[in-house]
Amino acid sequence: MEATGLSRPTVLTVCDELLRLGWVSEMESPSGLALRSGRPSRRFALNSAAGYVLGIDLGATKLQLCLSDLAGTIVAERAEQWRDEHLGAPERLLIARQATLEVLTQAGVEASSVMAAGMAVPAPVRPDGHAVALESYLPGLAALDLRLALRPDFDWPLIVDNDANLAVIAERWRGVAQDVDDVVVLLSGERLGAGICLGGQLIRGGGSAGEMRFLELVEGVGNTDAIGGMCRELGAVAAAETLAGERPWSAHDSELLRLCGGIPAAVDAEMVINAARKGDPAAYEVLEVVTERTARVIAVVATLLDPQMIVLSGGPAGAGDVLIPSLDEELDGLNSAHPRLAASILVGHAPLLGAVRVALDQAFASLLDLNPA
Amino acid sequence: MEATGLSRPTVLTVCDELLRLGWVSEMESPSGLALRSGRPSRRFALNSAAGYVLGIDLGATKLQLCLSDLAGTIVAERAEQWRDEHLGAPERLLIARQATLEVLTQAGVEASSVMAAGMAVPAPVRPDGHAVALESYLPGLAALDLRLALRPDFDWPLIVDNDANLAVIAERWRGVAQDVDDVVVLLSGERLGAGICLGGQLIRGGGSAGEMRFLELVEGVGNTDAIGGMCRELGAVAAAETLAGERPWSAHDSELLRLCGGIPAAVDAEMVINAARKGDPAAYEVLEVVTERTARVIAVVATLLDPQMIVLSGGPAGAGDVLIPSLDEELDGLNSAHPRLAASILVGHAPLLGAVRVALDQAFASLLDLNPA
DNA sequence: GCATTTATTAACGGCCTTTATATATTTCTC
DNA sequence: GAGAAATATATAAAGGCCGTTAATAAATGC
Repeated sequence: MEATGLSRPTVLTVCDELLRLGWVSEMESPSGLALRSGRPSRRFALNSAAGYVLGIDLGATKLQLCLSDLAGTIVAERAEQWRDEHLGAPERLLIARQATLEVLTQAGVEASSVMAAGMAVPAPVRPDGHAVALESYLPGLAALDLRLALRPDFDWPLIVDNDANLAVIAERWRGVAQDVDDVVVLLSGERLGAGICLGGQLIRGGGSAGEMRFLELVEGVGNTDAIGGMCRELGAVAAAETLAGERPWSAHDSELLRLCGGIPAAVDAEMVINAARKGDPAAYEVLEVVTERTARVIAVVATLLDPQMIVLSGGPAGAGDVLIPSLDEELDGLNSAHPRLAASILVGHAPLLGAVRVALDQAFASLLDLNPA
Repeated sequence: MEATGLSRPTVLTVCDELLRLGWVSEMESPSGLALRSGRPSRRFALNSAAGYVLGIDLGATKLQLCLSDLAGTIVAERAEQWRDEHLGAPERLLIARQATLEVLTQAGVEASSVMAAGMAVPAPVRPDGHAVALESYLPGLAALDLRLALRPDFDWPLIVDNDANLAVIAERWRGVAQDVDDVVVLLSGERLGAGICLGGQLIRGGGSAGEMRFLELVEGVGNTDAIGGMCRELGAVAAAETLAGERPWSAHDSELLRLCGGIPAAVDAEMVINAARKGDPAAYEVLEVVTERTARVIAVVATLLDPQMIVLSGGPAGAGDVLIPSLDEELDGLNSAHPRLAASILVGHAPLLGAVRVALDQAFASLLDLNPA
């Protein structure tokens, strides 16, 4: 009644109709929590088994799929590394279709029960379903109309979007940005991409909003793909500087030195993060090299768009406890005020969950088309 | 009928009601263009005299006001330089109220006929009506709730916004960005501000979206206020480089040299533009110094937001015929693809017209509240 | 006068509201 | 602890608003 502004009899009529059609089910025993006197109210819930949606994350390094019911509960999930990193897009889509079939059987769900699918790809997607050419990541992707990627095996409506765009949708749905209308997600993977949500709406521009190539123009940033692979970079920076003998920690006793077994060239990102967690000043010195560059990127985005929150997603999210204080400090130096930084809690599932969310939106939209109630 | 999806009898009923209430008037003689046979249709038009709105541009250097009828036709206008550039905000608002009274008498419109007012200020405005502190431009502005700026003289609803935000609204209403949903206006005045419209909606963020301070981080840009005063800068750059003897045109025969009467230090922006219009290569060399920096700013904005169009507004708009080809060339060097550049045709009235537009929106919105037809 | 187009009136119907009544449950009371 | 009162909801009925379609009237060109 509150949501629709309709009166109780009308709402009940609609609920009965939905019940008859099978879209909702009536809860049997509201007794447990019937604290008030009076005739108990009937309780309805979305009949989650009435339909399903599929989410796909066609990543650069791996494939993720999941099946969700209409309530958004994941009923089956599957992830696999690509056998060959240089696989072409058509081959990857073929593998995705095979994996889809397996997820369906695993969950015991008929293909006809799936109402829609969503797919994340690591490239900007134009409204016509074609990706903006980015051959380096997924060869042949731009040549396909991705909306047809599951045909002819499955004829569900398929919503395809940029992984960063779907990540921001996921963060607003089930992540750290719930109830935040102005938020930017920085998705770091093989590359760096931004998902921009302003005023509660996803910003797509001509399709490639949120691309980060431009940031090479920002002083002290350099190649943005290196920021994308922030974690990889942490190790590389540490190793390089160690070899050059520039940092004191290689010469002195430090947690970082202990973690790498005394072999500075073997330092990787995890070691840097772990050492920083123990408060090792040497690790923080390494961290600063990478966070300073990231902070400059954030400063540009934050000043231009003035969002309430910026979310770190992808690889670096797990190290948020270390990275965010460091980034905060760098940003304070660049900018008097900056938005709240947060680390994603969706552990690599953000684009996948975003794909589920847009598929659910599509499913509900098509229901409303049929049922103008 | 087309706009509302209602049937003819219903539309007629509503029109008659609006006629009775005085909001629309019936056209007397549609005879001139009654080319078809059959009973002639009745024609209605918004009764523009039914109400008025006021637009105010509280600029850094001057005050502009105009009175518009409900059709958006300007019925009276007024502009004046501030007597004292360092005048405080309360004093400026007092002057604005006096000028408002004069515009009303000039047009012969009662204060009670004004339904709403809009005001542009050269600073970000938060939703609570307070400007973000920017003392350097308008001392004391941030301390006031600007929504009350016309009280107690006039008790109209007053919509206050950033000049760049209102400029983008104006460009979409009556400027070069009509029917463009994704557009960024770069408003150059004393400072540089961006008005960002994406998906047909103005992007405000926490209030200060579109600020340009961050651009000092972009390589080769330097202080962004210098880009804001692009025209002033053109003269300064030319003069400085001339004095340093760095440019060939000071030593050789050129149109630019002729225009300044042989005194290079006297070169100003207008001379550079005029010489460039005649194809003077020396003038283009000076231009490039300024356009290269602006191009970098545009590249950052364009890549991050991917708009369909970027509009140059404010001072440089008049020199668009020279600046845009030059900027296009610089951008081609930075970026493979970039959005269409256009120069504003609103000759310094963009924020003012935007203020009128938001006031009209407010007026119509309040009408719909009263008249749920 | 006829065709054409629109205005105007009237009848009808859907959707939702309000009102009234019935029902299921808790709580009070003896 | 049984029955009455209180409470909250379900259900049915009546009514009204808003818009539709259909039918009729009116104004114009040919």
